[in-house]
Parts: sequence; C-alpha cells; structure tokens
Amino acid sequence: MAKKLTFGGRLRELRLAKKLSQRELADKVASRLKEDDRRGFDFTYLSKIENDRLPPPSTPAILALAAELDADSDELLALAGKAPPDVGDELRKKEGARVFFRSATQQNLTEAEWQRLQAYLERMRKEGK
Amino acid sequence: MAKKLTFGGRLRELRLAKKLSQRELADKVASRLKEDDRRGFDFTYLSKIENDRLPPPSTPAILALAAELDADSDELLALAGKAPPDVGDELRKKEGARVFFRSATQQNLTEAEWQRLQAYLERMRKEGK
DNA sequence: ACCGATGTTGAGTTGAGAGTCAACATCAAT
DNA sequence: ATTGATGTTGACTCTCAACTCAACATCGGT
Repeated sequence: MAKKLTFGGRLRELRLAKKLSQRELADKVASRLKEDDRRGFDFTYLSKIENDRLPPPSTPAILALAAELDADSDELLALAGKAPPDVGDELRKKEGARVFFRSATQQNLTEAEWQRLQAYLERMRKEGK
Repeated sequence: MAKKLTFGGRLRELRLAKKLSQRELADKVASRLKEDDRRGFDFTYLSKIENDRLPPPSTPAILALAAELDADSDELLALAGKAPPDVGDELRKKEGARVFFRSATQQNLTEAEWQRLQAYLERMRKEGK
C-alpha cells in the first residue's frame, strides 16, 4: 500500500526531484509572489513546512510552488486541505454546481462512481460541441 | 429580473422574516458559537453586516446564522464568497472528485448542464441502491 | 415628555495566519 | 581545520480579519 504522504513530505520529494536547495526554491517562489502579493517566502519557512512543523502556506504560495516545481497544483492544494481557487469560484457563482456538490458529497461516492460521472461529463461535452 | 441581493441584505430579510431583533439573533448565534469556537457575535457587529458596512463574518458564524434562521447555509456562504467548508475535505480524499471538478470547471458549464449532471447522479443513486 | 426597545456608528482590541531573523548543526570538498 | 553550502530551530514580528464597547439616534407606546 502506497505510503501516505503529508504536504511537507510531498513537497520535499518534488523539490529534491528538481535538485533544488531550499534556498533556491524559496527565492524563486518569493520572486513569483512579490509581483502581485506582498508576502515573502523564506527558506527557513520552507524547511519547517517540509518537516510539517508548520501548516501548509497560503494558496498563492502553493500555486507558486507547484509552478516552480512543474507539479500538479491540485494535488498540492488537496494535500493542504484547500480547494483550488477556480473551483471555489464555480461553486460560488453557480447554484447548480453547489446543489450537485452537496448531493455528491452526501452520497459519499466511490472512485468508480466519480469516474462514471467524469465519463458522462465527457459525453456531454462531445455532444454539445 | 430579480433584485440582486448582497449578503447583508439577504441576512436582514431572513432575520425580519423570523421576527427577531438584532440583539436576539446575535445572542443566539453567540451562544451557538461559544460551544466550540472562542469567538463572539455582538449585535452591533450584526448591524454593520446587514448594512454591508463590514464584510460577511467567518464561516462558523455564517453556519450558525443559517442554522438559527432555518436558512440554506450554501446560499449564504455563496453570497459571502466562501466555499462550503467540506469542499477541501472531499477533494483531499477523492482523486476522482478532484479530476471531475477540474474538468467541469474548465468547461464552464451552464446551469442547465449542471442540472443534467445532477439528474445523472440521481439515476446512479437509484440504480445503486 | 419619557421610557424601553431597537438600530447605527467610530474607535479600539485581539488572536491567529503567515511569515522573518539570527544562530547554530552537519557535511563535503579543499 | 577551514570554508561553503545546506538544513534546522526558537523566538520574534507584522498584518489583518473578526470582532467588542461606549455612545448616540430613532421610534412606538403610555
């Protein structure tokens, strides 16, 4: 059975795979963030996060990390227990999405059932095009 | 065309429909919150929120308000621009859910399409039972 | 005219999220 | 044994969301 990774553990994996030091990665992330955000990203902060001594960083920081590491931002956001920002927007704007989400979570669907829904969505798309 | 309500406006509607004063409602919400949370809920705060002079309150407070007013918490959360609290959890646990919402969001579905999905989900449930 | 209930406002407080900074430990290479 | 690069840690800071508090305005009832 696959080992269950924490956010920090996965982040370290990804960083090492890219052969970056904490300082390098933190600096790159910091410059990505400085552009719009006013927050920084120190390498000592990264260290604590990798060791799960602090909770995962903010959503913008996670997105910057994923971008820098060519990683799947949804995976990291999920490990951090946060919803992707655009999914959040969709739920905020579309009542239908909200209703759907409510029923889906209440039914506690299996992976197979999610895949069926995915397939149906796929069919809808083709037909609609 | 239906008038577009703000969070504050809708909240006031709901409160008046229940014939509660700001003090009464705020007190009830406060006692609901005190149980787990350490935050309060003052009537003057409620006043400002109803007049949209302050942003909507925290998610726990919105949930308590909805419960006290027998209102739909998803509606209030949506008006407040917040995602329902369990979104992160569901997406964390089920990869299928993540993939599904990603595609659905990217396709920018209409309300009608969300309803079709909802109908399909309904069918799945009946058949699976 | 007064009183109690209700609602509004400006100023102030507080706790937590999101980091920073200085100092130290470890290790490989020279 | 020194140096340079890397990682770890504890203590601190800073900002802002989320409120509270005291004071005042308005209005209906008596």
